[in-house]
Amino acid sequence: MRIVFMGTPEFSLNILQALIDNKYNVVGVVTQPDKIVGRKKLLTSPPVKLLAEKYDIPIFQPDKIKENYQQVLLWQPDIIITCAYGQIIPKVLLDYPKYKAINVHASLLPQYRGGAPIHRAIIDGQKKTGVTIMYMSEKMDAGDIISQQEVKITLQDDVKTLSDKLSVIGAKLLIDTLPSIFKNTNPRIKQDESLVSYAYNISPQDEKIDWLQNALDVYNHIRGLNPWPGAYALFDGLRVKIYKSEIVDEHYIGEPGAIVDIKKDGIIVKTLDYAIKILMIQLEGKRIQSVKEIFNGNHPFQKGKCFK
RNA sequence: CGCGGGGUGGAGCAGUCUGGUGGCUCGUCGGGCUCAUAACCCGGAGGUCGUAGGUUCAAAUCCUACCCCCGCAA
Repeated sequence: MRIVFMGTPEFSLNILQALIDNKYNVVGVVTQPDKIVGRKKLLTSPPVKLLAEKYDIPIFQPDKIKENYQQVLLWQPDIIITCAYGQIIPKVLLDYPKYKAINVHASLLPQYRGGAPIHRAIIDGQKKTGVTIMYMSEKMDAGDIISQQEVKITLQDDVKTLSDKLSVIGAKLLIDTLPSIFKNTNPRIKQDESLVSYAYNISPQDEKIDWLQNALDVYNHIRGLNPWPGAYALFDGLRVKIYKSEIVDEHYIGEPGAIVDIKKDGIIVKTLDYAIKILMIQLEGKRIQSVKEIFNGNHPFQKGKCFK
């Protein structure tokens, strides 16, 4: 059985690793090109590439898979398995393999189709999400569902913890599901179009905190962007990133966004209804710090001042 | 050569402009107070001030080069 794997970020690592560990014959890996990242212009390889190199699996990194896909055909895959690859895959590739192309997606489809299902599920305050394995169609994340598993989202989960859970469960589900695919005994359930929702990629505007939301929504927003890319607010004209907070029970009076109290380990900020306590912050030019650390030195946060 | 901020005891910062015994908050260690304490009081330890050169009687501070961290942009 010749398998071609297509994936890019950390989330895909467990999936590829599981295939390798279970002795599947991964004949090639397709991943996004190395990217010039940051101020230093360092060429950075996607995590999946590094893992493939470790096992001497051939790697293919086209700029546009839509135009440049011949290599994949040369590998003569019996099945293509994708997971957060990051590009639309052309129909030729979806149709070529005997067992077609399947995808591991981090949501309970048809909900949260798209690029940021984990972030969006937390931001929206969902109590559960999951992973779905489905056949790929031309339309993004719209193919027939093969198998699915639910995962609870706790009130403490952030993108990191939920992502870790989902990738472990996703890997397991894939390994459990593959045999039925090769035997053609797997279910094939059409997605209910009336239930479709989308999880668009996070844009810079999405990262800004809206203090006119309730405390729970602000809290979800912060943890739904932690640890990456981080929620932010404006303070004294500075861009302040907020990574961790908790909801405060006490009732405070003040404008949404205003600092209504300073505690030893946190800044209490009013939202529309209740308040939140900010615990982890990053100031411009600084690293991420606990508010406790920030309070040891000079800092701009005073009661009465306002986040915008 | 994209723009900008920063590297000072274990942590967070002030001091740099206007060179002249390195300071604050926290932590840590010891002692005291207390029924008790993460609270309070007293005392101690801990720093080649990112690295390498240069200027000077004298450099954390001025000049030059390099390394590392971070925000924006991409």
